[in-house]
Amino acid sequence: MLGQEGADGCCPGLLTAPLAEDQAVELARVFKALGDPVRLRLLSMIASRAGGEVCVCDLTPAFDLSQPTISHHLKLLREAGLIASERRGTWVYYRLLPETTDRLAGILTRPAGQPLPEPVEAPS
Amino acid sequence: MLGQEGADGCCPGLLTAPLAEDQAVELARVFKALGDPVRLRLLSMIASRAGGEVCVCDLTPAFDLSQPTISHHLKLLREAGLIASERRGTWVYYRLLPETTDRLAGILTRPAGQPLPEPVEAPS
DNA sequence: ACCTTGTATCGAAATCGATCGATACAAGGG
DNA sequence: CCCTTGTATCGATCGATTTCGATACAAGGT
Repeated sequence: MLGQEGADGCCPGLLTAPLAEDQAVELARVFKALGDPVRLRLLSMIASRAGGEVCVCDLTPAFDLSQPTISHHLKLLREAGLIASERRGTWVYYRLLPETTDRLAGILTRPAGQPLPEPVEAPS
Repeated sequence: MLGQEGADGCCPGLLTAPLAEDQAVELARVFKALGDPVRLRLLSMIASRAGGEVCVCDLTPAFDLSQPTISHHLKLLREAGLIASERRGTWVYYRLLPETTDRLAGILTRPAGQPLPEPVEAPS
């Protein structure tokens, strides 16, 4: 799980405190999954679907890519915890895992009062 | 600029509507910049700094990487619109560009009432 | 002018990632 | 049972990314 936080409601960081290496590695995995246009489109197609689920058979023909390639991208999104899949009969359905996108949104949200920049003279 | 939106306040998408290819390419560039542990740590060190600015000379020694490598990562973050740099005398200072992280946070935030999943039988 | 220190750019080496065709696996229908 | 259709995995290829040492550029001090 993504960087777990205490009980104080919101966001351990990125914008508030230096990230520890382990947390950075973990977080980077998720962002990396979002760092590809095909996966972003897949995710948005899945997330915006009315019923909350999409059949792979509806996703594949929307791209100019081979079926194995789409399958591979879906796997990366799944491994990043962004989506989940379920097989029903012949077909496999994917759905959004909102906890993960929620968490990312929180991580990227800065706290209310950010102190204003006031230049320093000389460092170290 | 990241996917521009009308005047209705919030978030064209990712989670609400299928992303167009151009928007996806643009967005992916930013997420890709976040998809590396070193860059995430750099960004968090810059963003969480009290004065709003950090000297490169304070960032470099925090990593087990060569100075050119850190410089390269900073360049990628800058090209993604996440940070900006300014030279003052011998030193170069980096600061967060909050508009970009704000926008990402918005893009990852889903609208209040997400319709509940209701399974379908057979697709196409 | 020169030297020193901080930062960026330039190749080059090694690793990673996207993509494909071939193939395996899953499930339902004759 | 075999055949068909949907999906996943495998292995290979090729371009992108990370990293380095070497070097160039910037600015201040002597």
